[in-house]
Amino acid sequence: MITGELDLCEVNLINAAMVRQAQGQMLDEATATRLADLFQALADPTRVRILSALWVGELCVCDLAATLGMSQSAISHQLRTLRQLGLVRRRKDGQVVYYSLDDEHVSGLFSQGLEHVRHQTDMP
Amino acid sequence: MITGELDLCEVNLINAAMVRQAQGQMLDEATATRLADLFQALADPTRVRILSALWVGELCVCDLAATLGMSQSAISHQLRTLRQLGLVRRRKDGQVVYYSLDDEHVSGLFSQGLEHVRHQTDMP
DNA sequence: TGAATATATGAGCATGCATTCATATACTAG
DNA sequence: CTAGTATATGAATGCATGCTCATATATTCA
Repeated sequence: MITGELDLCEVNLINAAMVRQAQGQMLDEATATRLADLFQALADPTRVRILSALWVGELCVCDLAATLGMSQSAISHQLRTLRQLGLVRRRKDGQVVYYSLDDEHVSGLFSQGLEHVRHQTDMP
Repeated sequence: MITGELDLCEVNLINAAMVRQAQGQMLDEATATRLADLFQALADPTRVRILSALWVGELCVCDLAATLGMSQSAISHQLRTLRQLGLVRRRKDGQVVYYSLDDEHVSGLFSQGLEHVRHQTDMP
């Protein structure tokens, strides 16, 4: 058992070689944060429902609000989040703003996540 | 322009047919919540780093703590979250508990998310 | 048995976030 | 220009969550 060489914590090491290997493999802080931010965008039921509603095609804000049964303001705030992460696209037509799915990766993430969720039989 | 038929909000509809279609396509509340919970598990830099560290193979709690440079308590709390969502597996050997990746969907989600993040050139 | 070590966990705290409310902006119609 | 409508957004609020600290549990070793 080897004493930790990190000054950040006083934890002991079980397998120093594995730790070094893991440190090399592990995502750096910045990349981990950006990846976490992406998943964070999908980590809310309202945003998930918005994205699944946009599957049928572009929808304007008020139709999205009606579809979800939520206020225009709440939907608009969430669309801002989705837009900032590049998951939805805007198209303005007069005073109506249409939103649609922007990223092809989203569909992959979405279906893969759904597959995971639907294969879970023991979830509460 | 048709007045909304939902009593939940007083929003007007632009395209009632699209709204009905979107309502049929949209994930139901329960499924959306479970999907959001899954993504929530990946929506934290610490958990992302833990999962990417476990890519090299199973690691015990204190080696994970050393790898991330964080306290044993913080890591243990996060591992609990990951375990409850079925993303990591436990193996106890004496007083040491080894964790490893549990779900094959995780790797898919992970790499797809990474691909998204790495193709973004305009992110801050 | 008793000391040491690895892990788990409850409480407390600080921060983040989803919604509401009020209001601002932008466009259209008259 | 004025009224009306669609959307955006800042402030406030209630709730969730990540970390620390202290401590409990479990296992090993002497």
